[in-house]
Order: sequence, then structure tokens, then C-alpha cells
Amino acid sequence: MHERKIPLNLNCGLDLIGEVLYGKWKIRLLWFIYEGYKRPSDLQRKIPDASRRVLNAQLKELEQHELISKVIYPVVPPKVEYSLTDFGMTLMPVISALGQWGDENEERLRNVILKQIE
Amino acid sequence: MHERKIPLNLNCGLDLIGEVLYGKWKIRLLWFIYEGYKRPSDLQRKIPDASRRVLNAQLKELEQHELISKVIYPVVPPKVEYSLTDFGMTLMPVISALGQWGDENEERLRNVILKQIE
DNA sequence: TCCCATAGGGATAAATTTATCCCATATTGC
DNA sequence: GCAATATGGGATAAATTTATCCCTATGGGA
Repeated sequence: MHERKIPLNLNCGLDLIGEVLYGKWKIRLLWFIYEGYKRPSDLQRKIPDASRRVLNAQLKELEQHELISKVIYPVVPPKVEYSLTDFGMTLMPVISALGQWGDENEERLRNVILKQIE
Repeated sequence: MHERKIPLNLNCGLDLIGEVLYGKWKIRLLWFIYEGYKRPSDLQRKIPDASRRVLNAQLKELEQHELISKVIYPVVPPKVEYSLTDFGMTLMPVISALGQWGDENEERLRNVILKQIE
């Protein structure tokens, strides 16, 4: 993967959840899988800004973290389906809360973010 | 700051909240300020693993995003105090939910994270 | 025959984020 | 005078994450 040189911080719950959710597309991947977009190509189409390479990598990490599971059908062309594990499912209310706060404050957030970039 | 070459994604609420919370120490900074650790030196002591430089930078961004506000007392040696804005306060239940999920699943998370590193 | 879809991953470059080091200010205490 | 305290930020290096490009495999359709 990439041998870490700076140790992880795993002190509290916030560190731990950060570790599994940190990644540019992970939260969206979880959410789309939750919504029923199961195949990698579906997810790629839902997130066209992401490179295929990184989506694969992040899906693999989500799987290693036991938030999603993967079924490979032995057909050609290949077919793969992801779904949330029970564990991953318990995260949905939390992600929902994040998205809801973002939606509720959309305008203000858009303002302060764009002002800071300019 | 650093001129962006890759455009931001600001499509949905999840993107927006991600933009203001993304940063290695931001969530913890918000939480500690919420708990009453207001001065930069206090926060530095609470988060000794972070470099002073980055804490300053992230505090500044949190301020630009209107989640915290800053009061500078004109004394020597300098004294600065941060506090949550009303807006930042509305984020606390969400952060609390994140931390709670992490705490509830601490053992499992620690396992899967460390297994993946090894 | 050639191309497309489907999934995966190696190699490498680019972008972004963090870390490290150093300097400045001005008062208090030794 | 010298060190410590407190805050801030420039310059640069290192670490980490993402992007880009390319190659694999196989059956079906134009």
C-alpha cells in the first residue's frame, strides 16, 4: 500500500471513525451503495469526477474495514456487486446526519467556502 | 494559500460539510473548543501530536468558515481565545454522533484498521 | 476483425496536506 | 542579559493522497 512513516492516531472514537471514512469518495460510495448502486461501473457513473483507479482503491479499503462486502460472479464480462454489511448499515444514520446538516446549510456553506478560495 | 488545480466538488450536502471538516485536526479542534479549551496553547497541549503550524492553519480555516470566532486581547504576551459561533454550535450534535459511533465500535474498528496496516 | 463493456491493478506523475525549522514581538522572573 | 511564555507565519522538505496512463482478460455486436 504505502508504508506509513507517521503513526496513526487512534485515541478516541473520532480518530477511529475518521480513519475509516477519510478518503475523498468513501462517504459517497457508502451512500450510493446504500441507495442500491452496487456495481463498480454504476458507482463510477454516479461519481464521474473520480478516477476509476481511486474508486477501486477506496472500495477495497471499505471492504477491509468491513463496511461493505463484495460478491464476484464468475461470468464474462466480469460482474461484481457490493453491498453494505450490517456493520456498514449502522453507519448510515451518522452519514445521513452529516448530509442533512450540509443540506440545511447549503447556501451559507457554499458562500464561506467559495469566499475562502477566491 | 495554495492555488487549486483540481476543482472542488460542491454538489451536495455531503460535499459541503466535507469541505469544512476535512483536515487532520479540525474535528478535534471544534470538539475541544466546545469543551472549553479556548486558547491556542491549550489546544496545542490537548493535541500534542499536531504541529503548531498546522493547528494555526486549521483554526484559521475554521474561522473563515464561520464555525469559530476569535478574540485577540491586546496584551503581552499575546492572548487569544476561540469560541464556537452559533453556526459552529449546530454542528456539535453531528460531531457527537460521529464520536459516539466510533466509541461504540471501538474494538472492532481498532481491529480492522490495524489489520489493514500491518 | 475491431471495438465495447466489465473489473482490476502496476507504474509513475501531480496535487495536496503536514511536518520541521526558524524568526519576530514584549513582558516576567532568575 | 538570558530563558520562558504566547501567538503567528514564511520557507522548505517530507509524507500522503489522487490522477493519469497503460495492460490484462473474454464474449458479444457492428
